[in-house]
Amino acid sequence: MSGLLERLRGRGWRMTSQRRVVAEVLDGDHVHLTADEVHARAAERLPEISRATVYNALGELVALGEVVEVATDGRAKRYDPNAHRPHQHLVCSNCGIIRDVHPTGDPLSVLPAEERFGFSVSKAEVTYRGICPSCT
Amino acid sequence: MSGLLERLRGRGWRMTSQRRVVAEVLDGDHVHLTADEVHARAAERLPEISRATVYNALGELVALGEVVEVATDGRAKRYDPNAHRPHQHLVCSNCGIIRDVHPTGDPLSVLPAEERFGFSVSKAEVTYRGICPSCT
DNA sequence: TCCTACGATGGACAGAGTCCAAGTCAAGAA
DNA sequence: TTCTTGACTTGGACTCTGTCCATCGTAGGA
Repeated sequence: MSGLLERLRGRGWRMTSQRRVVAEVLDGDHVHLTADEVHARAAERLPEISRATVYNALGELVALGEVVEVATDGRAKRYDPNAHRPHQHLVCSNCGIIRDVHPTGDPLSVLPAEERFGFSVSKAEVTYRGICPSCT
Repeated sequence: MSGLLERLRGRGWRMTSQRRVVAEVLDGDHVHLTADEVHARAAERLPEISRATVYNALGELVALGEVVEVATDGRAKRYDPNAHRPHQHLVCSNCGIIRDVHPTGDPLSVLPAEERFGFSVSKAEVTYRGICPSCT
């Protein structure tokens, strides 16, 4: 339980029943749901909730920095509520399961200045790929 | 000029006018086109070429390992013909331009065994994000 | 030159996400 | 507590990206 609801309320996020349900679905670590999965889970508690509302709420949570968008394949984006602790993702090439992982060191530090081409580089997203134990 | 056409012919890839044009569009480094952009450029030389044919050809080039799929945003995949030399990507968060970059060291080596959760990890894809000189 | 299996075509379809006009409601004001 | 209003929600249409399939065409070997 990470107190997402409390944080959002504290930041003045207007609370509606729809937004509350979306935030509750996402609350907790190690969750990587697609927008449609969030919508399905939200609809279990609030059957009339619309897809557009879920997309709106997710977009705002991302803008607030409370949730991170993860695009590990060319398909649907996934939403990761573990935004407070920096981490990367390990994805099974077979079944698609995602684990949060913590590499040592800062991935930004291995990109030399002459390889930055004048960009002001602010972050590095790493996706590790392999086969998970269940798929071996 | 990277000799993509010759390599493909040498590997027994059945050559048609459509496939030739797709390969020619992709030939050369530092190109990161979407399927639609490939289709548009191919259509300049071969107006009747269909989208399905472009998708088929791109899919086969990826399967042959001659082209790499790059998904830097949630939008269209991009196709990178620079598949021979390992590299990562630096993306402008504003305009979306992509540069190939070469970090030092192997990104796989910074993922400790206890962070692999029993996966057999085979590769790491790194996307650096920042603002390019033109957008500063 | 002829055959034929492989490739191309284009239109229908599907999945993910966005947009918009109209209706609803959270939360501050009185 | 009730009122007010701007922010939020709805659902359906729409866009974009990509896939599928039946039919037609052709590269390249015999």
